[in-house]
Order: sequence, then C-alpha cells, then structure tokens
Amino acid sequence: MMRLTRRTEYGLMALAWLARAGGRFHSVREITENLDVPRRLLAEILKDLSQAGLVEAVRGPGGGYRLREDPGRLTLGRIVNVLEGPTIFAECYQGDCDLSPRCTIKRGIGEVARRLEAVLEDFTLEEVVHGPAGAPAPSPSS
Amino acid sequence: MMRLTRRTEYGLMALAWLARAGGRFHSVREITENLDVPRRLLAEILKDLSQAGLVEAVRGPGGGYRLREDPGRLTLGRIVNVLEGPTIFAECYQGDCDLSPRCTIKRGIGEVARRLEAVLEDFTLEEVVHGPAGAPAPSPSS
DNA sequence: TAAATTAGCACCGGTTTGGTGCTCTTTCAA
DNA sequence: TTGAAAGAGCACCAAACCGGTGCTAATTTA
Ligand code: SF4
Ligand code: SF4
Repeated sequence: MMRLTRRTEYGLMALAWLARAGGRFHSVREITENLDVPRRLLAEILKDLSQAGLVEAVRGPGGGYRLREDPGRLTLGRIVNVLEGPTIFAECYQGDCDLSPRCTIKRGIGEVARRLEAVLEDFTLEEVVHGPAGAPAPSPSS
Repeated sequence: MMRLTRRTEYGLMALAWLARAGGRFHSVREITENLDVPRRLLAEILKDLSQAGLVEAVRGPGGGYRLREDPGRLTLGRIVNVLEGPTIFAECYQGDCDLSPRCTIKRGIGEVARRLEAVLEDFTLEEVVHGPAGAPAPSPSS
C-alpha cells in the first residue's frame, strides 16, 4: 500500500551511489561493499535497470555498471516505473481493471493518479542524492 | 507498489455511494446491491471505517452506516490512512526502518513522501465522487 | 586459459491480500 | 417477549507477492 518495495529502495541507493561515484564502471561487488545491501539481490535489480536502459553494463574484469544519463535528467518516476511496474495508484489508469465499467470512483481516482505521477516525475535522481535544499550527503568512501 | 488495495477501492466506492445517497442509514446489503462488491468483505471494511470514526454505525433493523462528516471535509489522505495504514512511500517517514542509519536516500525520499501525502490530503471525498471538473456521476438507483 | 564480471532463471519461505464462515451482540417492531 | 434485521468480532483459507538465494551460462580482459 503506497509503499516502495525494498527492491526499489536498494535500486535507488545504488543509483544514488553511482551518481556520486560517477566516472568509470563500478561492479556490484564494489557497490554492495559500500552500501551493505544483499549482493545477489542488488545484482538482479541492476540487471533490470540495465535492461530498461537506465544504466549501462559491461561484463568481465573491470566491468560493472554506470549511469547512462545525467542524474539531473533521470526522474524518480522513471526509476519507480522500471522497478515496480507502471501501475500507479489504480490499475485502470494504465492497464485495465475488470470492474472498470461498474466502478464509480474511476474518474476521480484517475485525477489523483495523475497528480501523484506528476510528483514522481518532478523529482530527479540528483535531488534524491542531495536531499532537500542541498543538505550535505556523505561522500562515497571509494 | 504504489497501488491501492482492493479493500481501499471498495471502501472508497462505498463512501462515495454513501455521500451521494446521504440522509439516513444504509445497510451493507443495500450498498452492495447497488455497487456489486463482495458483501462480507465490504462489511469488514465498513467496520474499520466505523472504528476509525469516518462513518457512523447503527445496528438492528433499519440500521446501517452513514457518513459522519461532510464529504467536502473528508480527505482522501485520511481514508487511505485508515484502510491501508499510515506508511506512505517509505517506512522511515512515519515509523522506523532498520536500515535507516546506513540509508543514503532517506532525506530525499522524505521530501517526496511529504509531497505525495500533500496530494492525498488535497483531494476530498466530494471531488472523488464528482470526478474532474464536475463530470456527471450516475445517480444512485436507490 | 583463468579469472572477473554480468545475464538468466528457477526456487523457497514468509507475509500480505482478497475473500469467506460462523457466532455474538444490539436494536427495532410486532 | 419474541423474532428478525442488522453490525461486531474473529478465525480461517488460497493465491499472489516479496525479499532473498543458488546455480549455471555468457562475456570480457589479462
Ligand atoms: S476501475 Fe475502479 S476499481 Fe478498477 S482500478 Fe480503476 S478505480 Fe480501481
Ligand atoms: S531509511 Fe531508507 S530504506 Fe529505510 S524506509 Fe527510509 S528510505 Fe527506505
């Protein structure tokens, strides 16, 4: 209910870390050593982000992941969309709901969904990294 | 993930119906006959709404439920809060999360959560009933 | 070749969710 | 005072979802 899954939070942490680390490719091992999240799980998450084109992947020694876009251009909406699927607030807004014909709140709910989505689309990874009003974030210990 | 549960949607439909029906008390039977949602389940939901003080309940013949407040004063935020619990978007925002100390996105996420909550708090039951810009809602066939 | 790394996929245990059954209590009206 | 119409309470169930892991490829570099 209206709560991010762990997957998404781990993914966001990794993306935020990558945003600060920048530059070269960083392996899952390196990331998890800094973030202390379950390694195998984060690997799965980053794979998804890679398939969605949000990060770039390179295999083999020296390989790893790298942001494909500018953190200021990557919206929270897109990230959540990849990690949790497209349905926000109500099914009928994107896909289709079986009780859609009989549903009396559909219209109103659609409006709410749009507003919520707008909020998510308004935040960028950069803002998530830096926190509200440029609060100092701990520098990566790489 | 970011999607309302069925419970909440059923609850909203019932509340919306009650808002339009208004006046006297309406039994679960009467409501479900108009809305076509699982009877026993809606009973459970309305019980919760009653305990939370959003609706008024009277037992016995002629009894049922009735809105306790003006639909224009009842926010979507409060309803969702009752039906799905208080955690919006992230645990650390209200309760506490075990990885809160090590979490790097906490601050940014908190800001997002506030914005999302504000949207929910901005919509009232009345707006859900009437839809965007006063779209005509089908009148209850009572 | 050997090692480092991502990709793919199946699996598992625990929780949540949608939904139902059954009994008890309250209230009204005949 | 009795019976029926309601809600209240609570236990229960099956299916879906979620966090997390194991194992085996495929790819790349040295
Ligand atoms: S049609 Fe109604 S019940 Fe179905 S997803 Fe939309 S709002 Fe929810
Ligand atoms: S501390 Fe981090 S991981 Fe925990 S709920 Fe808050 S944002 Fe999510």
